Parts: sequence; C-alpha cells; structure tokens
Amino acid sequence: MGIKPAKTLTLSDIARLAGVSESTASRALRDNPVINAQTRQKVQQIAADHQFKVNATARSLRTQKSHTIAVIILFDAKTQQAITDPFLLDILGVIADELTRQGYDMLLSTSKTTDKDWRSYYFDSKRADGLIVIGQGEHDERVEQLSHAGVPFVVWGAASGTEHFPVIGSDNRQGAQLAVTHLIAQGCKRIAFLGDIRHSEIEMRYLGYQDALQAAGIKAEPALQLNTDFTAQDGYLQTQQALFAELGSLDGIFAASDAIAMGAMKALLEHQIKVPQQVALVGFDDIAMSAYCTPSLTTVKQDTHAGGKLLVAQLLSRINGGKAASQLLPVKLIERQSSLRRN
Amino acid sequence: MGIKPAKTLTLSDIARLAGVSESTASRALRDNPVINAQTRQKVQQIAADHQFKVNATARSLRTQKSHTIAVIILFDAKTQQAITDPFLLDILGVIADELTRQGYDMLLSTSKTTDKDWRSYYFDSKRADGLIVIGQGEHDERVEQLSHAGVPFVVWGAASGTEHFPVIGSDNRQGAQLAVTHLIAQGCKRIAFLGDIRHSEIEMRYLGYQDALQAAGIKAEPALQLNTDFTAQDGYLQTQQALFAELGSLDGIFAASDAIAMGAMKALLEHQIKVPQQVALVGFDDIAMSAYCTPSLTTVKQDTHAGGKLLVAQLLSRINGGKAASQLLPVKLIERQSSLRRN
DNA sequence: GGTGATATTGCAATCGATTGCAATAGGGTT
DNA sequence: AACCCTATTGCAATCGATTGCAATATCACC
Repeated sequence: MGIKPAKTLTLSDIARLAGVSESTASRALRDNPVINAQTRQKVQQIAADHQFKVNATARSLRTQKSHTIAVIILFDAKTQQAITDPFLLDILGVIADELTRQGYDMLLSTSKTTDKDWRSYYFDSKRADGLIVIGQGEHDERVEQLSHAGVPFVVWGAASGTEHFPVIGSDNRQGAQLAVTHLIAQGCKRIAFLGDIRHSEIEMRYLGYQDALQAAGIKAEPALQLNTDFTAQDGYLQTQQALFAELGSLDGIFAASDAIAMGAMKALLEHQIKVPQQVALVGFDDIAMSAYCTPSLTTVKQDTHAGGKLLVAQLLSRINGGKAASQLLPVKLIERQSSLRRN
Repeated sequence: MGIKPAKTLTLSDIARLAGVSESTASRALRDNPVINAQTRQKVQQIAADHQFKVNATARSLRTQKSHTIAVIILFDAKTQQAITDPFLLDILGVIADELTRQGYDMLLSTSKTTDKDWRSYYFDSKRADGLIVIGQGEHDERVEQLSHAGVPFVVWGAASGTEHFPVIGSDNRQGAQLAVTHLIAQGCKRIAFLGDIRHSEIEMRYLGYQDALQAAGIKAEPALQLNTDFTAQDGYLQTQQALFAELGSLDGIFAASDAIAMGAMKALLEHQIKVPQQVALVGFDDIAMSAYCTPSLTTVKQDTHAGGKLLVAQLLSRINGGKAASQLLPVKLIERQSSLRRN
C-alpha cells in the first residue's frame, strides 16, 4: 500500500486519537476491567487500525520484566564449532514453540559466543527473566555459580543429586541399561562404549552400560570405553582407529549419541563388518535420520517434546516465585535393524 | 560465596560509590574521551568490582536501539512440526556467532509461533532492530509486505529478481545443474527430481535440473518431478510410492535436500536396488551426516559459513543506513559413493 | 436535597540510562 | 589583574509505558 514513512506511533498518539489520557489508553489496551467497556473498545479499535504495538522496551523498563528467556547452548570447548547435533534442534524447536505459547520471547546464544558471565549479561542487564541452559558441558562451573546468584534457571542435562539447581533430563542411565541389555540379549559379549564421559549425561549412560554388563555377569573392560566427541566424524575415527585391534572379538557397540553411532556404522561397514550380524549397534537420541540409515539404527528415544515443555514450565514457575524441581524423563528403546539379529 | 540478596545495582549506585554524577559515570563506562582518564578508570573499576551491567532495557529505550536481531525460521505450513532440517542448525549457528561477534543479541522464532505480523511484533515494538528471515516458504506474502514497511531485513533464500528486498542464498540453479550434469556423466538417463517446487529455492534447483537435462539433450519428464517435503520420511515415502512404477527404468535421483536423499536411499536399498550401480543419487546441502551414511552421499555443498556472515553483514549495513544487496553464493559438488559408478 | 458508594478517568511519579547544554575550574596570555 | 580557552563535570530533559492515588461523575437511597 505505498511506502509509509511509518513513524512509529506511541501510546500517547493513540491516547490523543482516542481522546483519552495515556493512562486510560494503557489500561484499555491491557484489558483492565476498571475501564469502561466502550472506551476500551474504542481505544483498542484505534490501536488496531493504526497497527500500534506497545513499545516492548518501555514496558520492560517500567514493569521490570523482559518476558524473555535466554537459552544457552553449551558444548565442547574442544569441538568448538557451531552447534551441530541434530538433537539440539529438536529440543530447541520445542522450547521455542513452548515459550512463544506462553508469551515469552527467546534469546538464543551459544557458549562459544557468550564467553563468561551469563548472569551479568543476561540477567543483571535485564535482557532476560530467566535462563535455560542446555547441556552441562564438562561440568561447567558457571552453572554452579548461577545457582548462588539468585538467577532463575533450569538445566537440560543429568542431575548428580548434589547440585543446587533444577535439572531436567532423560533417564540416561536407564536408557543406556535398556540399550546394553538389549545388545546382550542379542548375544553380544564384548560391547564397546563410545562417548565422552566427562559430560554428565554421557557419564550416566556409561553407568547404565556398566549396570547392564554387571547384571549379565559380564566384566566391563576399560579398554572398550572410548572417549568420543558428539560427532559422526569422531564416531567414525574412534571406531576405526581404536577398535581396530578389537574388531575380531568385538560384537557390540553402544554409542552415546546417534551421530556417533552413524559414524561408527560407517567405519564398520567400510571394513566389511556386518551390522548387526558381526557387530550390533545401538545409539541414543532417536534423531530423525536414525530411521533412515541402512541398516536403520536401534536407539534410545529421548522425549524431547516432554522435555522442552517441562523445562519451560519449571522455569516459569520458578520465575513466578514457585519452586522448580529436577526431573527425570522416561526413555524408550527403539529397536531397528542395526541390532536385531534374529529378524 | 554465600547467597547474596543481589539487589541489582543501577548506574546511580555506581555513580554514588564513585562520587560522581550519573552522567559522568555513564560517560566513563562508555569510554567517552571527554571524561578525565583517572575518573574513567575509577568508575570502571568500581563497576567491575560490583559486577555492574548496564540495564539493557533502559539503554534501549533511551538510545532507540535494541541491538537485537530477530531471526525467523519459516517452514512448511504442511510439515508444521518444529524446525527439523539439520541444515537449519548449520546456518543458525553461524548467524548466532556472527551476531554476537558484532555485539548483537539474537531473538529466535519459528513461523509456527509468530503467527502473522512480524513487523509489528518485532520491529514496531522495538524488540529488534532488524530481521533475518530464513527460507521464503511457499512464497510468503508476509515477506513482500515487510519490504513496504521500511523494516530492515534480509532473507536467506532464492532471489527471483523481482522482489524488493535483499536475498542472500546459494546459487541453487547452478548447484542443481552441477549435480545433474554429474549424474548424466555417470551414465544416468532417467533422473527423478525430489522436492517441493513451491519453495523458491527448490524451484531454482528444479530449473538447474532442467538445464542440465536440456544441455545433454534429454527430455524432462514431468512425471519424474515429485513434490516432496523437507524430510527423510517424505523422501522415503515418495520414492517408495511414486517411483514404484518407474523403478525398472529409473537410473538417477536428484533430491533437493540431503534429508530427502537419505530417505530416498533407504527406500532404494530396501528394495535391493543398488546405489549407485542401478540408481545413482545426489542430494543438496552437505549436512554432516551425508559423509557417514552408506553409501556416502554425493551432494551439493552450500557455504553456510559465508552465507551466515553475509546475511549479518548486509543486515547491519542496512540498519546503519547503507544498502543491502542480493547475493548469490557459489556452491560445490561433493562427489561421494552414492553417485560414483566407475570407482 | 443531602450523603455515601461506585464507576471512570486523569495526574504525575517512576523504571534506568543517555546526552545537549550550561557551569565550573584551571591555565595561559598580555 | 583581566580575559579567554580548554578540560571536566553536572543538571535536567528524555525515551514510552505503567500504576498508585486522587479527582470527578453518576446514581441510589433515605
């Protein structure tokens, strides 16, 4: 409709147009019942006609609420590349939708960028009312510090039980146990673990791996635990390089993420090792691609939908003066071709 | 260090502590050279000691700049699930890092959530100084409207040449042509196209597909163009369902994204069709997983790094009163197993 | 007609930082 | 000693919306 200079309107413009005071206009727009119904409608009509939007900045300043949540994605200092695991996208999407549904905006940042002081940067500066931290990294002290600073925040990760902040996450230990028990049931005797146990979540998965072995009376071999970054590339390299010596006798792999598993699968197939006949393989996450590689990947499905919603719910509760509690989400084993031998 | 009540400090507190006026304190913190060096240092020292951070809201209100960019991810009305393609994560990560490097915050939203009026919501409300729109969807009118509203924004997508806003994107047509020419060089004669040509980017890829066929003197068969969503699932289903009749004679597939390609590959392999011997396959994007499926996927690599940086650079230039121009980024064919027959 | 209750509306302060302009203090010059 | 210049600093207005409290209007009821 032609180019408008589009000098943005302010509340006072709307008030003037409606012939009322700014206070009345403000109250009318916020549906304050104390305002006469006719007045309210008139003001709202005029505001709508002019596409007026309250200046979020001014409102935030006055109300001391930003209605914004900062989401911080932590990841390896080592991998240090941009966020990369598809699993992150999953949960990020859920969080984004859920926050919007609740009337909050989402400020996104990666740990790479926001170097040090999230508290100051996001909270003290009033950029955000609260924080969602995804992944604890290698036991990041920054997270622990936050809890001493009175900042409302929740973490996606693995609770150790000793931390002073709410942690929402999958039951990693249980999931790993399911996975490895399944491998054992398929006849595997020597099962490798691919993952970096310095991450709390992975550590839990490692414990679950050990639980399953122990329950089956199999002795865990430390040589079969291979530190592996969260990438298909490293899954490939580790499998290739480190497992070489073991390949003859290895008959199962539990990878701490689907991306890692796919890398491992590539390495196995490249060496003409049959999956699952010679080596059975299970991943973790159930990213979209897992069902579509060949053979399709058995994996432990995390309920990202529930997780994202819960993160948001707990954080908002915390912001509104309530309590937020840690919570463990159930996981589910998805059996596919990469581990099913009888099929 | 114990729990501090942590009443957030304001500039006036800092000023008082330093024994200067608020104006002096403000100027000192902003390194205004008019302030005496000693005074400046003293104020900065005190601010640092108390971990003081300027209230971003108040600053924004006063300066009329939010130093925030809204990133909007558009996607299918149909698929309507949360953002899902790994490719998005790639470019999103680059944009996030680049914005932070430039001192901007990033507000993220998906089209699902922000229903209609981004202009009002993000710009008029002063939530953001500018917008980055990723993907044009099925020729979204909202994008065109933005350009008439004086909002600084840039789009990741495909330029048609007629739009009134800057579009940054890969040379999709050229990329598709490379891919399909490569397939033809591998001996393919009947090549299918998987992708939804209602998206401008995909439309360009389709044109490139036709270019290559034409250059080789092969007649394009409309029946071989299959509308396919951006998911492995739909790639699988389309390949399975629609290509059935053609499978005997089909010898090549060009998928408009790697995710689609992986779904297609699954369908092919499931039906014992040898890739690449019977059907050669090429994707688009070069997501991380493409190198690690089996056979590994030949694909057209988009330069997300350059793209993200360019989007940010152009937008900031536009915000600072300069011009922003559309730009086409070169792409590269990455040859892998899924299409290499002679190897 | 008087009085108190109720429904609406407006005044003015406030959120915290920034900045144009005025004020002050030294310093140098003649 | 008078005067101008420069270097620093402070005063006060401003950004736009919200909200406690006061003001006014309206109405019912005795």
